Amino acid sequence: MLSKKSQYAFKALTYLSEKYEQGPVLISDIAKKKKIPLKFLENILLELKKAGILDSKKGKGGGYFLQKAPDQITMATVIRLINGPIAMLPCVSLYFYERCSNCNEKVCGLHDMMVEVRDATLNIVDNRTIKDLLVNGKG
Amino acid sequence: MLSKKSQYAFKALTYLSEKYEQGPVLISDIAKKKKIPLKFLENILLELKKAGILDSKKGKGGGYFLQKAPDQITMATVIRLINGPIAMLPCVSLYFYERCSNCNEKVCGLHDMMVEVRDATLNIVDNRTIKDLLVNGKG
DNA sequence: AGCATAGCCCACCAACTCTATAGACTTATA
DNA sequence: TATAAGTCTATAGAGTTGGTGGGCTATGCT
Repeated sequence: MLSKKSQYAFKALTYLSEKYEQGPVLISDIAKKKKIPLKFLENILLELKKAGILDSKKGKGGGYFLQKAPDQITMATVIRLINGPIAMLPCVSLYFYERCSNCNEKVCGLHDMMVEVRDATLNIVDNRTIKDLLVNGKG
Repeated sequence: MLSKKSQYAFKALTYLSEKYEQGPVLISDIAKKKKIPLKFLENILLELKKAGILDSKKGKGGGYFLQKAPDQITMATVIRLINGPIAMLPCVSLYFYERCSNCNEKVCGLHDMMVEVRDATLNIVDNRTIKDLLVNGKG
């Protein structure tokens, strides 16, 4: 399941997409409009910034804004950053790989099945961007 | 991610599949062979029993055994039971549905995308059984 | 320079989940 | 009736999640 943090991240990104190239947006504005706890949102936005998805400006007239176009930010990137692995097992993860204890990947039926699930999921989230979250202007 | 509990469950079910229709298997036997903490395994097997997947016999000569054939137990069933929802959002779950707070499912891009992911995943785990975990006799 | 603005950073907390264990209880078989 | 083996309840430590508080730092305006 996606954490609440992830859902907040997507809401914020949706909002920022609507304001893309319209100047910085205040954290407090996002928090209010999307009903996200302000301080929690702060952490999320900062994380997105450090990952190069958002950028910010301090001081008066400052705020957060997208660093790339909405259709250049994949769902997979955001999920991995905020939520963690997409795969259902560490031994099957591309970005968070860890080998199995007590089990040989070469002859593990579960491993093979989870590779299938991973690929089916990636086929979607790698090919969708936060632009796709904008369904007739609402998020 | 699948919890450790889920992985243990699949290991145990794999082992019991290999012994299908060969009489009850001791918890301690499963625990030893599959390197699962015994008391933890106890809870897991009991849960599987209550869900109608396993059955057991007490007393001498007792143990656990599959209640249905390995190819009649879907992966989806076990995952839902031990791990929880398969969907990435409650508002998209078939068996653990909860409506979104602060968001209208009818016009939510994230919702629609997560439906896609859910269906892609279900397409696999609904059509695979624990029999498919038996790759040349190993689990 | 000085002040207000607004993001940055650090530390902390309560609640919950996950993993695991302990011990007493019940039932079945020989 | 002794013993084997599953059942049940409770608990505990570690880690994660969701959230808050307070001070620091950079920016822009006057």
